[in-house]
Amino acid sequence: MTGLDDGPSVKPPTLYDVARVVGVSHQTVSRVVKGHPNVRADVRERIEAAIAELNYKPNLVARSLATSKSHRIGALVYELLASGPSKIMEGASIRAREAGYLLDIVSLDPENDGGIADAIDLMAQSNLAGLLAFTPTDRVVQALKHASFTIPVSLESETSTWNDDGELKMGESGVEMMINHLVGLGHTRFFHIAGPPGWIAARGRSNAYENALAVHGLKSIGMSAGDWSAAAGYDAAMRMPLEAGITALVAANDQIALGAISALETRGVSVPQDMSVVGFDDIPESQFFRPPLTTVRFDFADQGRIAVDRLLARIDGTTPAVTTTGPPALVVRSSSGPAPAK
Amino acid sequence: MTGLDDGPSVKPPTLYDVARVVGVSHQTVSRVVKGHPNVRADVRERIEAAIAELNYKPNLVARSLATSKSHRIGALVYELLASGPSKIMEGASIRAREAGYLLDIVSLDPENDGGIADAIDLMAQSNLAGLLAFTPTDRVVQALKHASFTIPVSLESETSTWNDDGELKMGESGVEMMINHLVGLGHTRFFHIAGPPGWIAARGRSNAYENALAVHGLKSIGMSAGDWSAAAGYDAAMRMPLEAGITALVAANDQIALGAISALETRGVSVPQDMSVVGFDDIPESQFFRPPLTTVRFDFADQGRIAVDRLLARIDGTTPAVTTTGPPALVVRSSSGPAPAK
DNA sequence: TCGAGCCTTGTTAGCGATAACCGGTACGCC
DNA sequence: GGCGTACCGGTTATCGCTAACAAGGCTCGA
Repeated sequence: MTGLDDGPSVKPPTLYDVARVVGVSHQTVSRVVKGHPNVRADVRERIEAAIAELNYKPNLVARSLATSKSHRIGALVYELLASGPSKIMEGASIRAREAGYLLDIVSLDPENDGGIADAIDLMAQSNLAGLLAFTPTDRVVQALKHASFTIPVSLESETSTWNDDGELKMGESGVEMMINHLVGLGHTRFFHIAGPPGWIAARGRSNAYENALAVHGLKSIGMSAGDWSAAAGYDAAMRMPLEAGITALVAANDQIALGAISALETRGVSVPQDMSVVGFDDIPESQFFRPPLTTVRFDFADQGRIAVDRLLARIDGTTPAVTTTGPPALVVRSSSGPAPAK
Repeated sequence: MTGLDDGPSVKPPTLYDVARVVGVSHQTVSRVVKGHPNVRADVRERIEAAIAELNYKPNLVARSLATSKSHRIGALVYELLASGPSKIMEGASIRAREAGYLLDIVSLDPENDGGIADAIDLMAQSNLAGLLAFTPTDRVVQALKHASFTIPVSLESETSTWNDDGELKMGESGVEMMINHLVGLGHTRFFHIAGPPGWIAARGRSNAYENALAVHGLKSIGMSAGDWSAAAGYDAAMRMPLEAGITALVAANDQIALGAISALETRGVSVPQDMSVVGFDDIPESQFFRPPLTTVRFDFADQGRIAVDRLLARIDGTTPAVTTTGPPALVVRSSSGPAPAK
């Protein structure tokens, strides 16, 4: 299983060990560790030397018990893979660590509903500093509501952040950009393949889609929903009514778009000549699809970072440094083109 | 940021609270909680009633301090996204939770080398029960070697598991299946686009590739390496010498294959007529590539689960229940075909 | 009937840190 | 020279739980 030796099992040094070596009380050592000002310089130096010498590291568990605070943030994750951007987790994890926190991730088992409550219980017992729920679905939100929590909880959606003040959701502006792009190409008949209805992010995108169309005085020809997968996109595009004269297909993410393009090919519809197909997220593969996919790029890693920042700020009762990510960017590739002449 | 109320901040009940209510000592309550046999039935019942009544949950931090054990497993993750199967994490996380453990994930920042050591330090301070390193690279292995650890460490590679006894690596047998498939189609001139050389999994696949060819008395025409991305695959395929008469392109994963197909298209090479292109992993999108990709499927979720099982077994000093995942499966789609006539 | 031995339960002492309190020392000031 | 006030650093209690030991009550066999 591993080629690494575990080495001899020596107990790591404690505050008391350091204190004994230096000849001071453990409390003084604690002060040095915590950076408390009122310690004479020479004492501090001797203690610091001893700490380095012994390679002393504070035991976070003990600290946590004493302070009733912890250095961990729970991250509830639901079918992370299916929704694409695990980049968001990466960003969150890195930022958390920079702040001295560890991210406890708990993947919810899609097949096991009871698991949600169990997972939340488990987290509750570890007095976490806070809880982050990524890619929330209604079920997760429900479960969280029923849990008796005394810690800050932060819901972060894949493409939008819930603000206390209901600030513009990032996902929405991305959808608008996309619709504007397509309308600019002369498209008027749109179809939408949505993400799972239970997902807040999916509903956000669907609503934004309809709103953006309405701005141009247009109405969606139709809409269908599946999960976030290419397979779902394929199925939806196979069942899509071709006779309706649809010229623009807006998929809720890039995977769905990929599946849809594949389905259209088998149905003899060529992209983008007969129909434009667009996605969202700009996963790294989209550029190499055939045809390369027009999509909207979001800075997911940054979102993860910010989510952590905000939570940390709530924990400390301060205000976060930066609270919005960069704007989404429309990435035009060749899966979208002018609307075909009637 | 959230619509959830944090609620009034009441301190959760402790062992002593339960004991006081029932009129027994805290130790007796502890026995009941731990399922210790020697407690009179009626006392046990009264305590259980009180526990339910007060909604008592043991404080895992305190337990951890008292026992110097924890219910957490650290998971070191390096550029998870880039290597594809985050499914492996999902499996691991779920299995861990089933066993009452939480997975602490620590994403290593690719841009920040020092981060590795920091991350390991942080984990060491939390007396974790064990450490899992997924998708290990040489740098991670190095860092782990230098760290003074007293806990079980388990290295798990993306497609192969390191066994103490050097058992057959799963990734290798998958590569063999693929080469056999291609040789069966009449291919004799192979090119390989490998993953990053620093990745153990990448080297494993490359070596397996050469070995499998050798079995048939064949030799690779050439090999190039990038990262795991479609972009790397594109670049490599653009630089690949077409005059060498290559008919089969073996990419280290599906993303690389996707990029390679795209590059071949721009170079006027059609897949699979002029050249067969294959990948590994069978990511959900591969089926919808154009052409659909021939690849090898691994059960990643299962690998994650098993990784946790093995680690848990080491922690307890027992032997794990199941130690091997199901065999990889060759998935033949239309990106591979008969070798073109000379 | 009595002691050996097992149950059952309580007592005490940590785990490794933090925090509140408190007694010295040194310094400045009148 | 005496006293107030910083500063410094030690003592002690505590976080919630577990483990080791102790002690009383019970059963049982001789």
